[in-house]
Amino acid sequence: MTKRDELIQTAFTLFYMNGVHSVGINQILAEAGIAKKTLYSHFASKDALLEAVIAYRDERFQAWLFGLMNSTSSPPEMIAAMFQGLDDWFNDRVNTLMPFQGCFFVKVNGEFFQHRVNELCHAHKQAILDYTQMRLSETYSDERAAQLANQIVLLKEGAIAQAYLGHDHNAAKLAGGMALALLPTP
Amino acid sequence: MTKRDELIQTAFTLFYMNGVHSVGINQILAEAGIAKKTLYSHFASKDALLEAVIAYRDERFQAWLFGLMNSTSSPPEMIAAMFQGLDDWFNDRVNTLMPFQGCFFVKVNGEFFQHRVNELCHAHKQAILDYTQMRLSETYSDERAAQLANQIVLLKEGAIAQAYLGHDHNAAKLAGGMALALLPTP
DNA sequence: ACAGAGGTAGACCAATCTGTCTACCATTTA
DNA sequence: TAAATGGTAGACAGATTGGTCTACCTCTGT
Repeated sequence: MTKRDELIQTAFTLFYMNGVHSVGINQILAEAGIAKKTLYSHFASKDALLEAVIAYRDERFQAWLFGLMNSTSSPPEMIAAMFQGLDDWFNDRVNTLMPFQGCFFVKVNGEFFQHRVNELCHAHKQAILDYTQMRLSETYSDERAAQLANQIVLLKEGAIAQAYLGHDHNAAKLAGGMALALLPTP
Repeated sequence: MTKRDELIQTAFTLFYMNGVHSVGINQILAEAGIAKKTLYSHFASKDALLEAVIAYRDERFQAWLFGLMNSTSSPPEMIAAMFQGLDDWFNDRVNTLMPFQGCFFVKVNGEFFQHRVNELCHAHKQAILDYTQMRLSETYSDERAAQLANQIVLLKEGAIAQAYLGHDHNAAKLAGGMALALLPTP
């Protein structure tokens, strides 16, 4: 793994736990065991590092979630896979994601205002909505798929929020049950 | 309004928009037009000010939400009032709350780790869950009321998240529809 | 053999942060 | 009238921040 990747991973872990503004460059460097000059040869600024961290997490999270959803062939299966995945994530049974600390993008987004990272965080959420809707439109009309996707994504966000700040580690199961109930009875 | 309250209000507005760590004491003082010594005669530290801000927002938010829910006499009415209130909030039709910028407690909570403010933010969410469950247990069994309350609160959190980071200003209507569908058909 | 790339360690700079302090002012109360 | 209270303005201290820079080291490719 390159120094660049080590920096991104270390920065992600620290940002995810403590927030972006609470974590200094020097702390990241000390934790990663990397020199300051190396960081600034790879990234122009802390902001640039943060953008790379966001892109890294976005890629990892999408690969994980879409991987689960992709290997299903009907809406009920897909929804079950999605919320089963969330349940695994909340209860730290997913190796590729870090120990659950809520949604990274929600956290980061909350620390900035009218800033480029707000757009990046929104884009992550939009990508998940778009993928879900695309998959549902294989079965339902565009209009129906759009409504269902919005409902499912809303339940997913609610589950993450309740699992984190609500300390409810069954939130994914609860949300998954509601999501399945949205589908027409077969 | 006392200087103490002015400080709390100004600090809240800035924290809510920009995050806690991005906003300095001097910025709050300049915005409020208050001297630094006055701040430190009322609060021991920035952390103490933040705790007062959290308590202030908690009180305001509960007064608003429980006010809406309290003047209803059946679960369907109560849920309708709750999500109608959220819809008003998301679309800036509530004077007593500030212009919608997501959930203050979710934002603040994300900036700290193993800190007292995490407990305070959780307590706010717990209070809303408890009130909802208490009201539902007037109609349903304790077990049923507990499950329903968890579902409703999850929908509420999902709606807030989708309204803010998802840019979906209809999230409250969508969530409200799902919440009403949870109740047994009359 | 040697040039160049990529790394380390850390001194350093300017800015900013929280928090303390002095000096002074205005109002209220005994 | 005198004391106490609560305020303003802002200098100041000490720590910390993001970012630059020098000096040196260690590979690798030609």
